[in-house]
Amino acid sequence: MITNKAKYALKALTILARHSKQQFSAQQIAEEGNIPHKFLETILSELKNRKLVVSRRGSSGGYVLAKDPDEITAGDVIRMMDGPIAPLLCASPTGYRRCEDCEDEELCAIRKMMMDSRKALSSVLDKRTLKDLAKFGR
Amino acid sequence: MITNKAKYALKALTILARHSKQQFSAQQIAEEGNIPHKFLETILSELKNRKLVVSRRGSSGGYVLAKDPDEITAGDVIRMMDGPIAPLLCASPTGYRRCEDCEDEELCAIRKMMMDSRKALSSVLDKRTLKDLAKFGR
DNA sequence: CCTTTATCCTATAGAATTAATAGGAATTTG
DNA sequence: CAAATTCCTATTAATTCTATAGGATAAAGG
Repeated sequence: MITNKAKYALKALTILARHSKQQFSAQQIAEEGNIPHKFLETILSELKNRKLVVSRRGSSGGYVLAKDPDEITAGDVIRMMDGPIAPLLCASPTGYRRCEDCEDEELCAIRKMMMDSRKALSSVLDKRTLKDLAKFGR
Repeated sequence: MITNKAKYALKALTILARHSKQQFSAQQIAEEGNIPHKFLETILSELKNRKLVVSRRGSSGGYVLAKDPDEITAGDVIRMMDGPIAPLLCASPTGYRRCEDCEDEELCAIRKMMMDSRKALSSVLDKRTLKDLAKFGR
């Protein structure tokens, strides 16, 4: 399960991708996505620090994608907001950490399964870009 | 990410699958799996209520799998302990719930992606049985 | 029977995470 | 200068997670 934060981030970025190049305020995004405005602000500020969006202050300010929509994947966004997508850290390439209860990782059947799970998940999330998300639906 | 509870449940059941038909106490499982004993007890009690294991009290008591190891999948166990495996409830067949912020599910690109993600995850977790887990590793 | 060894049951508690909200400072436009 | 906006720092309420505590209940073996 992903958090609301990650979901809202995906939603916000998809909205920005749909209005490519246009300056879009947090308020506008919040309305279009039914996202709590203040919560969205903190999310956008994080996306800004992570260089996914560029912001402009002042009236008629707002946010724009910092990259091409096809250069940002859903996996990138979810990892930024929620951390690794692997079901266990011992199966994560990006956030690896050994289980304390584990005696021999190489022989752990659960870990092996979770590495397969992560791979399966990645085969979707790391291939879907904002461009893909933006063009489906409305 | 799955919880420790789900991980311990998988571990415990895999241990039981390896010692098929043998009565195995919580204590023994805890030692073999490096699982906190008391925590494991509550997990086993839940697995018992859910009919995955059968218990016997008293000295020389313990737990045994209630079904054949190839009749219990990792997906079953994880869902019992942690709930749906889909990244969003709106994409879950087993725990479906609409997102409050969603205007039209059928047109939601994120939901569609999450349904693909769930499917990918399921293609691993719902195919791996305790038998598979038991025979890998030591 | 009595001791030992288990499961079983209920409650509790501390820590971490989640999902926001509050309030105002800083900046830009017109 | 006014209005609109991002930006920054805190705080909070709720929930979930990860256990632990303490004892009641039951079975087996001598």
